[in-house]
Amino acid sequence: MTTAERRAREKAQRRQEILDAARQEFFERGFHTPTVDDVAARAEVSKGTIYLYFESKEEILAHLLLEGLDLLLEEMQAVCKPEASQSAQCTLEGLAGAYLGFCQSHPNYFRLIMAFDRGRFEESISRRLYQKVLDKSLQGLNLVAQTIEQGKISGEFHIDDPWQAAGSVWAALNGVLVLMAHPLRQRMLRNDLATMFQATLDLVVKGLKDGQ
Amino acid sequence: MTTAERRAREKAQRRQEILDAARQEFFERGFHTPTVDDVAARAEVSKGTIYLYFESKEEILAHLLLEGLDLLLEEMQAVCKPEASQSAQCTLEGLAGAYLGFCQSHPNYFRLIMAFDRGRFEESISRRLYQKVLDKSLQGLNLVAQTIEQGKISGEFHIDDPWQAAGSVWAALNGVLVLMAHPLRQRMLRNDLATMFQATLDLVVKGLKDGQ
DNA sequence: GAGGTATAATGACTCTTGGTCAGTGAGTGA
DNA sequence: TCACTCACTGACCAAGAGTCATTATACCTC
Repeated sequence: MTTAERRAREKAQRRQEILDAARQEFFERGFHTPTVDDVAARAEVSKGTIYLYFESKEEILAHLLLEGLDLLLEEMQAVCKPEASQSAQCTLEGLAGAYLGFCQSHPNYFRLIMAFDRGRFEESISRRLYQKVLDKSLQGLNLVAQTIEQGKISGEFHIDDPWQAAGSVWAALNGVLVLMAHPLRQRMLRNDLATMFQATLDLVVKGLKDGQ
Repeated sequence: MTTAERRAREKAQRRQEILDAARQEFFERGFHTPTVDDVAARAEVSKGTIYLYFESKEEILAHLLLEGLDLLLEEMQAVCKPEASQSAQCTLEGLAGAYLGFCQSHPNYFRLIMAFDRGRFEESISRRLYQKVLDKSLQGLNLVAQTIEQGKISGEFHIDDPWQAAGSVWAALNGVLVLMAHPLRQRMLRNDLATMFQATLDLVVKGLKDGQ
């Protein structure tokens, strides 16, 4: 039994080493440039070994994406932790701030998250893994929905469906992050990301508070 | 001179034929599946000919994207045409409606537009073409900004910077289109695209109208 | 209409890269 | 010592983007 345990441990370790190597390659050189051989070389294994641990190149990226979502979720949950006291608006702004902070301090994870919606993933990773990513991304949305629901209960927000409102808010924040990802658009709009993000947040919060 | 003119005309025609064939291939079989040989076969030319008219496969997709943006812009401009009379809110809702309508009736163009912000277009097409796409997409934003500015002047909207507000509104609408592009998310949010789109539009319009 | 030239088109070829699989050898247990 | 397992290897394969020497066509001039 001891041998089997050690074997399992070593296998998990090797897998993690490959993931670490892939993260370095993809984050340093972009998601498209590195080849599987590059990742293998960095991990100091052969290409064949990579395919013992992952189904495909895209699966590796999907696992890195999961890492990123975990990080983001953690930071968002931290905002929601001090469960008592603060207003829903305050929590919501905290959640948004956590998202912005995450995107700014982990631009590579952010780009990966954004890339998920573009469809190549859907075709080339397993249903199971795809679902896992989607679930995780919905957990973030869930935090927003709960916060908005609290705001509705406390009378801060005047909305019907908290999930619908959460979708709108999250979509708006996501949208502004994507919009401002292009430096040229930033110049065109004559505002930087943080300013636009805050303006959008203010706009939707005003909308939530407005008693129609 | 006549000969040269005809040559130029024929060249433009051939180019258009290739673009037509590419549109059919990509729209029928997805953006990733068809090969350049497939496009060539459909256009009834050899692969080499394709590369006489386009720099790369990605350039072809970018030109299709431009087509889509032209279509969208046309529909948005039509909304803005009856320049007199209607309120800014009405025009804004018309613009949003045009966008939603476009995305629903031209899902392939929509996916292409979305892919632009996330894909690897930036890496693989010429600066010139990339700039052209970006310019065109900003023309749409410009219509929104003008409308919001009118609303500010008329006192309908209480905002400082019309471009900033336009960015927020457009980002929110874009965001909701992307969010709802996944059927699984639609189920999770228990709302369809049109409903979520309208809810988001209402939310941001409320935000625009809210006096501080 | 013959010869010469410019232009368009071809498709066999190269090169890159994701993915495979028969074979190797280190470690394990009897 | 021998049989067996299993992680690992890297030569190999297939697919597909992009190239280029060659060929075909149309046109112009004399």
